[in-house]
Amino acid sequence: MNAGKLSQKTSLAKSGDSNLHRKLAQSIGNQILSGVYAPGAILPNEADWCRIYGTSRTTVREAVKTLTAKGLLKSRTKIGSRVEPRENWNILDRDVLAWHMAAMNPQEFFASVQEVRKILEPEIAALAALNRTPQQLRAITEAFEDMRKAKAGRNSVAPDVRFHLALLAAANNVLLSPFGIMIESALTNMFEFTSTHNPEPDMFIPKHEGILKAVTRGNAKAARKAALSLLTDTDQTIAQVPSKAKKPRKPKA
Amino acid sequence: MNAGKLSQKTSLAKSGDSNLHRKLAQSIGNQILSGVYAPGAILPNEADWCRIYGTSRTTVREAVKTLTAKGLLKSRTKIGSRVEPRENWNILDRDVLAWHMAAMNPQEFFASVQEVRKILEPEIAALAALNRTPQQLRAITEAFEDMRKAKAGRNSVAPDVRFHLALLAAANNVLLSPFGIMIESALTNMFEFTSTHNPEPDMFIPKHEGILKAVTRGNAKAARKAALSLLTDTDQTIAQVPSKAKKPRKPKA
DNA sequence: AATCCCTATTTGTATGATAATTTGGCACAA
DNA sequence: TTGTGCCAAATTATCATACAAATAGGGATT
Repeated sequence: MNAGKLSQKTSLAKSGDSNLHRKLAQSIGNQILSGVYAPGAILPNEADWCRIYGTSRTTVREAVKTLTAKGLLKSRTKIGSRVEPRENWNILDRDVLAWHMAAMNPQEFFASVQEVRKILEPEIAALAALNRTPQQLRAITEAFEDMRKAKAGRNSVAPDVRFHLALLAAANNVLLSPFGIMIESALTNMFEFTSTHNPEPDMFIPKHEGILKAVTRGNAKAARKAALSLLTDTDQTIAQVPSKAKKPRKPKA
Repeated sequence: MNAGKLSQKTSLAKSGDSNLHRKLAQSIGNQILSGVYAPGAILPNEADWCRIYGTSRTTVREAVKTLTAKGLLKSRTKIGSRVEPRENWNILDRDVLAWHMAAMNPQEFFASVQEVRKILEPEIAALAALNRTPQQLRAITEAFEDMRKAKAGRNSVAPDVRFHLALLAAANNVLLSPFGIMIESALTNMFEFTSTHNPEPDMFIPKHEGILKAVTRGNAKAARKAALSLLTDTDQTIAQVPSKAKKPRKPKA
C-alpha cells in the first residue's frame, strides 16, 4: 500500500502546460513508469490521491482517466485502480515515452530505439521512395535544405526531425505514424546526450542527402541502403559517448 | 434513471464494458475516425455533448480526457476541443485501432497491416531467436502446441494470436510491444474476413512450426525467413477473398 | 462445508457553483 | 486611418457535495 502518512501534500512539478489534472497524470505516470507502482499493484484510491495532492476528486478522476486511456491503468468498482501489464502500455504515446525515458538509463533507451530504427527506417525510406506524393517530396527536400543551412549545432535538430518525420509521412502508411514520436524523441534527446561528444557533425548532411536523392529518384533499394548507412553512423556516435550510465535527474528547481 | 425520450438524444451503443464515459468516448471516437469531425475541426462544446447524449458534464469531460490522452483531441479554454492532426493519433491504441478499422474498407486496412507486418515480424522473429529467455521460448512452444491441437477453425485463432504475441514478447524490445495490438486485431479480424474463403487452413501449421524451430535453435536468419514465408502465404489468402469492399456494419442488435 | 445474503468500500454519475483563460471586438488615442 | 489597450463573453478547469451502482468479502444460515 501507500507508505507513509497521507496528510502530507505532494508538490507537483510545474510543467509547462499547466493543467492540474495533467500535472497529476504526469506525476502518477512517472511513478508507474519508474516502478513505484508495479504492474498488478493497486493504486491509492481516489480519496487518497485527493489528500496526497490536495485536489478535488474531479481532477483526480480526470488524471486517472488519462492514464487509463494510455493503457497504464484499469479501474474497477470496489477494487480501485490497478496497474496494467506492461504489454498494454501505449509506450509510443508521447507522454508515456517521456516518462519511460526519464525512468531509464539513457544507454539502454537509445539501444532499444536504435534497434527499432534500424528495422523501420530503411523500410520507411524504401516505401517513401515508392509512395511519396510530389508534395511530400517537397516537404522532405525543404527539411533537408533547412538542415544544411543550419549546419551543425542545436539549430539543426529541428530540421533533422522534420526530415525524418517527412520521410515517415511519405511512406503513406498510417500504422507507422506512431513511430514519429519515437524518432522525434530519439533525435532530440540524442542531441542532448551526444552534443558534447559529437566528432563529425557535418558528416550527417551527405548521408541525409543520399536518402533524399534516392527518394527523389524513386529508388527504393538505394533509399533503404542510404537510411541504414545513416543509422550505422548514428550507432557509432552513440558508442563514442563515454558511458556515464547515470540517470539525468532534474536538479531541484 | 431518466432514460428519456428526448428526441435529440443520441442513443449510445451498448458496448460490453458499460461505463457511460467510456461509451461516450467510443461514440465520439468513432465519429472522429470516420471523418464526421476532421482534423482541425472544433467539436461541440461540453454543454452541447451533455444535451446530445443526455449525460452530465462530468461524464462528458472524462470522455474528452480519454480521447485527449489518445491524441485525438486537444482542449483549450475559450476555444473548445479541436481534433488533432492524424499524425498525433495513437493509432496503435486498442480503441483507436478498432475505431479506425470500423471506419475503413477492410481490404485497405489489411493491406496496411500486412505491409507493416512484413517489415516487422521477420525482424521480430530474428530478435526472438537471439534474445528469447527459456521461459519465453516455452510460451511460444505452448502456443504452437495449442494451435496444432485446435486444428483449423475459430478455436485456432486464440492460440495463433498467442503465438505471435509470445514471439513479440521474446524479442525483448519494449518499443515494439504496441504492435501486439495490431497483430491481435489483424489475426482476429482476418479470420472473420477470410474464414469463408480459406482454402488450406492446415498449411499454416508447418509455417508456424518453421518459425518455432528456428527460434528454438537460435537461428535468426532462418527465423526471419520463416516468418516472411508465413506472411507471404497470408497475403495470398487475403488476395483470394473476393473483394466485397463493403464495410462490415453491425446489424442493429 | 456450502450457500446465500448483507454491508462496506470504491468507482461512477449528476448537479451546481466559481475560477481561470483567452479570443474577439470595442473604445479610445495617435 | 491605424494602432493600442482593455473589457466582456464563451469555454474549459476546478471544486464541493450528493447519490447511484457494482461487488469483494465477511457473516449468517442451512
